[in-house]
Amino acid sequence: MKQNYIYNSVERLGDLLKVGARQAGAEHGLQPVHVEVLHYLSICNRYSDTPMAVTDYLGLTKGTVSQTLKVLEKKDLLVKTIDKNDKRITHLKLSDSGQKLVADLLPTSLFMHACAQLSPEQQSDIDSSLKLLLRALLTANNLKTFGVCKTCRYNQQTDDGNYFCGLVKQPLTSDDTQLICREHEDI
Amino acid sequence: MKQNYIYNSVERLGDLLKVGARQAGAEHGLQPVHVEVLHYLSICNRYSDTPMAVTDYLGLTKGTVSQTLKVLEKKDLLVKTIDKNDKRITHLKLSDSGQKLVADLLPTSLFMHACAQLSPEQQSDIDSSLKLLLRALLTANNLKTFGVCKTCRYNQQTDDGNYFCGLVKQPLTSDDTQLICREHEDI
DNA sequence: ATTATTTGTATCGACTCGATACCATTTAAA
DNA sequence: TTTAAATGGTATCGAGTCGATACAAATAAT
Repeated sequence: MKQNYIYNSVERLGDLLKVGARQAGAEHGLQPVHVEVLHYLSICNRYSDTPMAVTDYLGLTKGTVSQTLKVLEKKDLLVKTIDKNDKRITHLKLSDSGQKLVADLLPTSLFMHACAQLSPEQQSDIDSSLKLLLRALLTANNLKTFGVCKTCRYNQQTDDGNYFCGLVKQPLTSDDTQLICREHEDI
Repeated sequence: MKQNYIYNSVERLGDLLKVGARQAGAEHGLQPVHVEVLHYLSICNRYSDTPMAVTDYLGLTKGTVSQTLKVLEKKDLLVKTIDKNDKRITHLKLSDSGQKLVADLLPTSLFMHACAQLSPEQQSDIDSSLKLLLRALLTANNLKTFGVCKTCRYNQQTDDGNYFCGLVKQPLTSDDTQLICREHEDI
């Protein structure tokens, strides 16, 4: 019956994080989901900054996400540009104010207060436990993993130490490989 | 910078749990928050089954919660009764169909699939990590803990092995002490 | 007795969200 | 090469969340 305890804890943690996101976004007229979209765009790579990727990440419908993005665009927090090769695709880049806002708001102070109470060892344990659960949840339900290149089966390292993605057939910088990707697949 | 990783994981876990709750509730016309309210009412004690307690638990406003409860009442999933001693207070009891629904829906299948992949030891580790983080989040921000009697400073055990709450001055059964309470305070 | 606090509801406007329909572009098939 | 299917995205509608404000009723404090 450990499942029930785990479920309860995750549910409650999610609520509390949402409370923090609500507080953080409130003074800028942002809903929790707005904060989360901005957050996602700040940690995803250039192949994953599209409305469909956001849709997959949040587990909502594309229509819903489209509306949310319209709000963020109107607030000048992100800029839309059309892909050069595929004109159906829109890229979403955080504007300067959008980037500043994310850096300002996240992680929320409510959450940082909590971490301040935890030792580095405790944080490490929590981190790995969360990742373990998350991975189980994703693989068991065939959901996209949204991991970083380092843990992706498409990631290759060239002779001179640079990175290369075998899926999009493009070289990647070290910074690139720290970002999450919608095409990510576990090794 | 472990905080960022932890934040990301919790955020994502929260999203996925919500996806599960959305799927589970959809066929009954329920929003994720509906599912969560029903869940709460299925695990709280008789001093904590009020709109204000739900409000504190979810971190929303009482007006919002009032509307949500109205929907659940209209669907005959819960029954409202007025407290005998304090006529301002409403008690929310799950109806038979409400109880059956919670038992049916939770934990969501999306979540159960994940747990099926984890060993008992892994589940134990995850459980304690989650509780550790949750406790830090609650105490660091002076939020209500909503724990069970066993971990409450008001809980007393009488000579004959029965339980007694020092706050409400009432005897409790063993079953009672397994439920969460809005007046709970860590020892 | 009077005031303040607590519990809950009602109403408003902004927004989320899913469902459906629709358009433009790209890709696959014939 | 023409046609059909799939993909990415937007527009619109209705139900519902959500916070803010205002309000009523019961209780507690003074």
